[in-house]
Amino acid sequence: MAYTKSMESVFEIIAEPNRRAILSLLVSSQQSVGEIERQLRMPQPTVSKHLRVLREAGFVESTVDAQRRLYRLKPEPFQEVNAWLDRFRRFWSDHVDALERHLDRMDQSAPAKRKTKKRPRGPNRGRDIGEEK
Amino acid sequence: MAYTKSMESVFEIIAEPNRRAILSLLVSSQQSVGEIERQLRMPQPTVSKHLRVLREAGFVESTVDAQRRLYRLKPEPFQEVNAWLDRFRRFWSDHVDALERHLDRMDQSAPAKRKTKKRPRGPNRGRDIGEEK
DNA sequence: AGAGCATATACGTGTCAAGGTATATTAAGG
DNA sequence: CCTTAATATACCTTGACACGTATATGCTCT
Repeated sequence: MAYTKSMESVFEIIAEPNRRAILSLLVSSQQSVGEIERQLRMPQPTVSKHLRVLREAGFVESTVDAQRRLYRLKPEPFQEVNAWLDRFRRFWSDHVDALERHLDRMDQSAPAKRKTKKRPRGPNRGRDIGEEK
Repeated sequence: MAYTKSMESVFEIIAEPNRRAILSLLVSSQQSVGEIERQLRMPQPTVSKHLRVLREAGFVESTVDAQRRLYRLKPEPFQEVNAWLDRFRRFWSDHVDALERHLDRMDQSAPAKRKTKKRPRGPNRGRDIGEEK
């Protein structure tokens, strides 16, 4: 029981270069397996297997057209990636100034002469560890 | 001239749940290896090895503080992910509300007959957006 | 110099996913 | 029906990589 734990994260899905290539292809319009196969010059079983993974992860969906399957993108997983990315967004969209980052770096390389002696229980001021949501 | 190391794609880097957990930790502030180790309850060599991967991929950088290394985020790889995501953005800019349903549905979607994996268990439901481990 | 802590690395192991090849399914047409 | 086209799946092999354990390196203080 409890067989399928197999909810792979969206990140594992897009980690595969061939899958990203397929997704990029589908941006322009929906494509059949054979069209993907030809454009990416990749063996048909490979295409089918990747499409299966993408479909099960919700990245694509397919409709039947005679003997063909037409695959097209679905938006949700991309939103999920975007949601994850949002938490890091302040690192470049807020202060895009590489200058400030640079200054921050010098700030602690210069006056850092701290000993290991006494360390007030965590140098992370103002941190709250969003733990165990 | 082995200038560029085995430049793995940023996607392979963030495919690893523990690495995403580390990145999430570093959002709040820079952390030492030991602090990461304790907060994530993960063995020290594991933390160090993941940090090495993250550093070589440009996700983090470190400064020396006595015997400790303080790690902090770097923005570039996140921008790279964001740039990739941009190409798909038009697909979900419309369906902003579909994300919630998607995430809620991910619990029971049992799409594959893969073998047993030991991913997130218990209370955290399917999504790992918030935390892991 | 030595002890002790903090971090990095080396090594062996198991797991899992991706690729290749072959075959199965399904639909269309003669 | 039988054949052919289009796609899916099964089986096997291989390689990468994440983990655990053990050890090495490095820093600080006494």
